[in-house]
Amino acid sequence: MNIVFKALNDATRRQILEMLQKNDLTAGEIAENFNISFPSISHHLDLLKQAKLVTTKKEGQFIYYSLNTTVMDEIVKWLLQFKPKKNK
Amino acid sequence: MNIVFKALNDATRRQILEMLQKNDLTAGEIAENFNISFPSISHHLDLLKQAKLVTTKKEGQFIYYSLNTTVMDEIVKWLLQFKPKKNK
DNA sequence: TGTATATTTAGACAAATATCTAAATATTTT
DNA sequence: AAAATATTTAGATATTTGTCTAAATATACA
Repeated sequence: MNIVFKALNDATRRQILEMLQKNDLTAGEIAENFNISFPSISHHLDLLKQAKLVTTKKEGQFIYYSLNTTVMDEIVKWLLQFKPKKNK
Repeated sequence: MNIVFKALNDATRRQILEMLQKNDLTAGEIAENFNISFPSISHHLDLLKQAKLVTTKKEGQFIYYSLNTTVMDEIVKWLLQFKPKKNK
């Protein structure tokens, strides 16, 4: 859980997740959208991967990144524990 | 939103939030539960306050900290946007 | 008014993080 | 096989973060 919050604690990484909502994208396509070097984006992608927020699939020389939304369930669950219970 | 993710990105701070679920607590009562100095806990509390995850109320020489769960709604909403929509 | 208690603020420091450039690896194309 | 393309890994550096001790502030009590 630690690693998920860590991965989410960066605007660039959150933006990457938002980008992946529509389509899977290659590392290069993702990097093009930022004024940050490719290696830096690669590092961000690595953190997202460590948190299992994204998965990868190699196709030829490209690596496609996809969103994995199942991890978010855990965080949502943790957050909702704080909300007062509704009756019924 | 940035600041909320930042506040949540620390095990000590998340534990403080969990402690506040049951009762409001003073800074001192919170600090007693950790092997960390009072000033450090005070700093964590400040970050939680900046994120509006907690509110404070002064009573005499004590400062009571309370959970504010409304902030979590925003984060939950952000996280749920990624989940594929269910067909009703 | 002076002392004890509760908490924060200030300043210092080590560890973690985001970024960069250069080099390495893997795949495709010519 | 060599060159081009896509991406990662390595190593360096500046910034941010969590922690500490010491000092400051605020309230209560004697």
